[in-house]
Amino acid sequence: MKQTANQDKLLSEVRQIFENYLLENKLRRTPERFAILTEIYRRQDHFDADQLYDFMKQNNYHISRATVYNTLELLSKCGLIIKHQFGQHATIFEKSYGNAQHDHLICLDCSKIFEFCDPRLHQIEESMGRILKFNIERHALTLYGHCNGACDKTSKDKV
Amino acid sequence: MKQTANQDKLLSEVRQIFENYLLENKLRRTPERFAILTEIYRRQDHFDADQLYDFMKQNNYHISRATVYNTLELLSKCGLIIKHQFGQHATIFEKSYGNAQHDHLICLDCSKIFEFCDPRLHQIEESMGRILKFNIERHALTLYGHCNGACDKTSKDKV
DNA sequence: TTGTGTGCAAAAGCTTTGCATGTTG
DNA sequence: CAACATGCAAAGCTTTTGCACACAA
Repeated sequence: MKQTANQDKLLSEVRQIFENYLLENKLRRTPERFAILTEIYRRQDHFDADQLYDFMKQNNYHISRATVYNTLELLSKCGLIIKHQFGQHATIFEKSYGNAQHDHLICLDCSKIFEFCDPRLHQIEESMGRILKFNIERHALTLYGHCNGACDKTSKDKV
Repeated sequence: MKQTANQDKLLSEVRQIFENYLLENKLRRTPERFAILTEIYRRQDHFDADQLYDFMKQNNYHISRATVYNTLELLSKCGLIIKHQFGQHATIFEKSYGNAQHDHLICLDCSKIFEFCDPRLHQIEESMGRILKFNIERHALTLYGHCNGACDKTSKDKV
């Protein structure tokens, strides 16, 4: 099946990236770290640390919360996942390799998360960097709004 | 002194707005609520709940954490302060009456907060609302970057 | 007088840390 | 075999909650 072949290719690519990162930083390549990476890229879209911990447990891995948090930090540092702080709740993560950079729209009625991309953001970054004399490294834009009942048809995930 | 006169005018305006809000919602006009509003508008720029709690205590008010959180929630609902979630730390607030709407730039070196405004954001909100069929209510944009040592000269506040 | 708001302290929720054990390099 | 990662549980921090008392309406 074509889908599965793409999936396998993606998995081997991200594992390779993580392995290189660990080697370059003289960190250990433990089975726990690769298991977490693999499951994130196999399944989840937006998720928090606790959802991931539960998920690993349900799938018969024996991995502690400390390791989950530690590994999420490493994956974030090497760019394979992105951290988000939506609202006041737990930190939300999403896999980033193979995804176009995008921002988020959150429904105030049902908390579902949508993604969008707008090139004007790069222009804003550039202008503000120039004016305020900053090297802008990244941005976080979240729009909040009401879906008028349309969420159920198109949502990808929940916060 | 001109500055003081403006300050007094601002204070009486925001107290009036809060009072109207409380009356309209059949909430009580307690001394604690007005004390918190007054001190926020008299002093703080960006602050978190705990900083405000400490500040009130130092100034010989006897106000509990529960009341601080409760009042911040009310002030946020009636638009006199704005809540922010920068990074993974505590919720940050700022007074909003009399301030133009703006977004934030945070220095990754020294955590200082700068403000800016760009009209292209309204355009983005409008486009995305139309495309995704949402009524966009608000946005949160934060830029992260490096100041190249310029922060000390111009910063307003720290996270 | 009635019921909401307050203070206090305890609890809850997310994340980090300390320590003993296990495993990678 | 030495250093680092893990698991577990406890601690930390921010925020919320429960309860008795105070006070605004």
